[in-house]
Amino acid sequence: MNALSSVGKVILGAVAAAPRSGYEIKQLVDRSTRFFWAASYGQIYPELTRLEEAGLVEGEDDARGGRKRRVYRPTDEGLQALRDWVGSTDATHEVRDEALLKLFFAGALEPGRALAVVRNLRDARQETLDRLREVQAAVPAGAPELAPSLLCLDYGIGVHEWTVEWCERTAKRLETALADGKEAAAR
Amino acid sequence: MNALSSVGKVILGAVAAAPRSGYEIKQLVDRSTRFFWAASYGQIYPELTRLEEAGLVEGEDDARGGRKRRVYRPTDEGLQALRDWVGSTDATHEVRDEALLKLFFAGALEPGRALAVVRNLRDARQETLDRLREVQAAVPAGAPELAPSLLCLDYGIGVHEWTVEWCERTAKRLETALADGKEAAAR
DNA sequence: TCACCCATGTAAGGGGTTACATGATTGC
DNA sequence: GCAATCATGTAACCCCTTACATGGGTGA
Repeated sequence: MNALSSVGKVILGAVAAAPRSGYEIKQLVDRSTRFFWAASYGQIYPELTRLEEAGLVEGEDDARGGRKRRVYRPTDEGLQALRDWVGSTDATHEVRDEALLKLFFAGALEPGRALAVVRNLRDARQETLDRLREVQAAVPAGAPELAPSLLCLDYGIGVHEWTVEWCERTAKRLETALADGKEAAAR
Repeated sequence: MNALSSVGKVILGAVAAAPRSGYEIKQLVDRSTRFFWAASYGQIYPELTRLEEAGLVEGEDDARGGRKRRVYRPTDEGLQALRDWVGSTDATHEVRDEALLKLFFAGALEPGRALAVVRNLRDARQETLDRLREVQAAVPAGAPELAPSLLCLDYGIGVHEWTVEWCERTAKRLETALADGKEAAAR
């Protein structure tokens, strides 16, 4: 039994929630999971073929208004693989945050550099936060409050809010230190 | 002028702070930046060669107690490239968080699944938090409070604390809903 | 008619991890 | 003598993004 690939996980989860075409999986990813799990066409289409060969999903031609398309749904084996994966305790967590790396090395440069980096970070996270709030505003009123996908959104909004506030606190500390002539402290 | 590669950034930053060998750069990464910017030997050594060919760093043989090693320091051009990069406004931010992906799809499975995923997430983040606190405890007392690298540590600790608390709040909400027989709400 | 969206794919190339290979030195 | 650490590198392999290619449908 081969382990699910990175893309395989998001594909299986997506088609288990509802039968979907590759195109629709990509849309779901871009609207929802992209903030913590991205996927591109270059991964999705080949992986759908592999998953079908492995017997975890099955595709069906389902033209929509003359436009031909192929939707996939999980097999019983695929559903079991999905349950096994969700039930497993290990889960990767990788972050690549260039702004933090810049901040880390800002000490080797002039004072004041760190401040600019923190302000940039704030602006970037605020933009993402705005986009997440738009997603939240589009959630239908009747949706169950504790639906897991809404919990993910709640988490995303919360962590971005926290980050923006941290940037503002930190920027103020750096401003004060610079104004007090404690440039050395900000190196 | 070619843009710095992903590894190139952390290498230049590391050798600008102090002359270092590839081995020492890897140590720095593993102790400090790995939480937001990882790098492996398979990237570091080839990239050091490329950076030297590009004239951004220069290496010098510097055996340490009979053990031969080669330390690198930035050239003037390398320092300029580092400053340009730190001063640029764009910065990638990519996250791959498997626990969140599991949570996102937990709705398609039995109720109670989401709760287990949230508890796992809490435990994983708590472990990272513990490790970050160890790093913090090892910081010498006289270090300037606003040193940029310490700000990164402060950020890491804060964001992990926030996440652990979010998991605990969310787990409680899910527990209550399950106890009240509102299983449907937790799907 | 034209722009935009639906829909499926491939190719090239960069990014990154893991495992392997090698060998010297230090401390117990 | 042995284990751990210092030290440098390579090869295989997966992951992932970007760009390209193709073609049909829908609505203004």
